[in-house]
Amino acid sequence: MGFDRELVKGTTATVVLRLLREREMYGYEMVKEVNARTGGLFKWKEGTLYPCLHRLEVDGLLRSHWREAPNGKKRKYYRITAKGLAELARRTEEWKQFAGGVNVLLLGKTG
Amino acid sequence: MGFDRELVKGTTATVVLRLLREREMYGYEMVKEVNARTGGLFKWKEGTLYPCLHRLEVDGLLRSHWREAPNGKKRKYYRITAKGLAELARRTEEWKQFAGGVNVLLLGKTG
DNA sequence: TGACATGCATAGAACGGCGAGGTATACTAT
DNA sequence: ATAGTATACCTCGCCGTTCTATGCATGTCA
Repeated sequence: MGFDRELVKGTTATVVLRLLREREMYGYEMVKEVNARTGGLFKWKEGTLYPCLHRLEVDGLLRSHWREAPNGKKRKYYRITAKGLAELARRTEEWKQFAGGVNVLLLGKTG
Repeated sequence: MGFDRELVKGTTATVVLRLLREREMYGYEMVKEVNARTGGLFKWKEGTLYPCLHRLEVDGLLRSHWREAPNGKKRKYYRITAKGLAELARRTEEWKQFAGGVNVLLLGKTG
């Protein structure tokens, strides 16, 4: 990740949910997408993402289906569920509060 | 912690260093201080803090000394070292970048 | 006397990221 | 032909961190 591993924990699943709110995507695509959107700041690994996707699907926050790509590759597309959307909202709010708290403590920012 | 356990990881040590940049403190005091500064948002536990303090001391980022309090209790005060200050700067910068990245991904904020 | 706050500490469980490894296909350059 | 790179999926086991639970000792207050 480039960042301290521990810093990353807890945000990965939330980011996945957020990506899938925009459109359905497949795993490999998400890795590239996140790395691109952050200008290489985030460097997601497949060893992190795939288990994460499986957990989210087991929990009913995502649903997946296979589709063949023009290049002949099989892709597993993920779509967010209603439950996933609710969870995303909850986690996003939690992140805001948490980041706000850390900013107060580290940077002295009020709010 | 109140928050998702995983979200907290990686920030505890940094916050400790930041607190000790202001003045020397003892463990129990830090717990109360953090909980107070965040208005109860953060709920540090002793089982989290003490091992953290020990690690930081082993790593040479903190130094400790015992002192007796007016109430008769023995307190272990911690002071940040020069190495600790450097590490604090590094970690603070890392937090800013990381939080910025997450904000871009989750909230679409540019920067 | 019993509860609660102060103040230190540790052991074990739980959990997520990641390095390393594996499978398979397709395209490109030598 | 063949080696390399990109695409695309996956799993295993290590590691570090937090939390729960527990323990000790003291002082205060109802």
